[in-house]
Amino acid sequence: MKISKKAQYAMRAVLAIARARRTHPVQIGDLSKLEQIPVKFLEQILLTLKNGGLLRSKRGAGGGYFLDKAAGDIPLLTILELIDGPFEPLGNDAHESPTGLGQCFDQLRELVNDHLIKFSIQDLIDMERPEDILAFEI
Amino acid sequence: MKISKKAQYAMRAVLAIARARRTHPVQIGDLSKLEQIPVKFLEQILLTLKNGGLLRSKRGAGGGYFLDKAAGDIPLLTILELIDGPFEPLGNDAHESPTGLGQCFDQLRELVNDHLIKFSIQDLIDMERPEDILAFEI
DNA sequence: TTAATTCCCTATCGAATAAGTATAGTTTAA
DNA sequence: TTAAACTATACTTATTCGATAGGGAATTAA
Repeated sequence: MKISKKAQYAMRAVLAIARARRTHPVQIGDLSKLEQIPVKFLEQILLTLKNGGLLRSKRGAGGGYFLDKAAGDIPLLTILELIDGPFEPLGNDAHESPTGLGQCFDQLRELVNDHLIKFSIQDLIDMERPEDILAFEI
Repeated sequence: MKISKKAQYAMRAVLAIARARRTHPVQIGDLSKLEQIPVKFLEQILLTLKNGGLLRSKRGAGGGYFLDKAAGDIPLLTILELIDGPFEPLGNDAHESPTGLGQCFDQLRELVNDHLIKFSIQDLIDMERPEDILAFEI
């Protein structure tokens, strides 16, 4: 059981955009090179995040993507749910059945969601050590 | 992100075997009907659980499967790991990198494993209400 | 006003994985 | 010695994942 590559790309992309200075939008091409994500794949991802209300974009020369809200107001959970959908361990099957398994996995779902909502993009950036990060030079 | 059908079948199968009286082994055919699991698929699952040390079997007429240890000594986690492998949210990629994401998902992994190791098969059975369960009539 | 740049959107494809079937055994009890 | 039951592995099919393709629309700069 793992998180899709697409969602991992999405998290890394939002982190990179958040790290960039807010003065210039970040372009897909640059982001693709920086984070080693196939450019057309990244387009889909950013589009989804944009339509989900996390990012905004500017078209034409000098355009790009930037955050639509403060990095502190974007929990990891939001990104994951936009890309991969909600975390449903038993896949909506065992929801009406109040069996032991159902209860156990309901608790698990809460646990996981609580954890992932606690970490905002800003939190993750604050945890980074400068020497581990390849930042933009704009 | 969800648990495979195979693993869900496995958990239900072990629960059903644990519920059955210990005097008779439970046969694949009966289990298949009771839990609505394709019989040949169930065979694979039970075999894996057996080779993993959770079940034992008796061949020939009147044979079947039974637990190899007390239901209280079988955590859910063991079943899940035997069938689906370990829970690795970032899939072994981000393990050496001490980035924010890595830390966050390391914590998540611990959280999930801790939760799933707390629930034994016996615990789940104790949580069941008798009227929700289709038990064996052997 | 035209050309270049950049995002927008949907369709499609190939590979991997998941789910389920098939077939040919071996062991055991009656 | 026959039928019941598990053992083992190979195979097939369906779905999902990861990625690519290609044309369109908006914006800026020349």
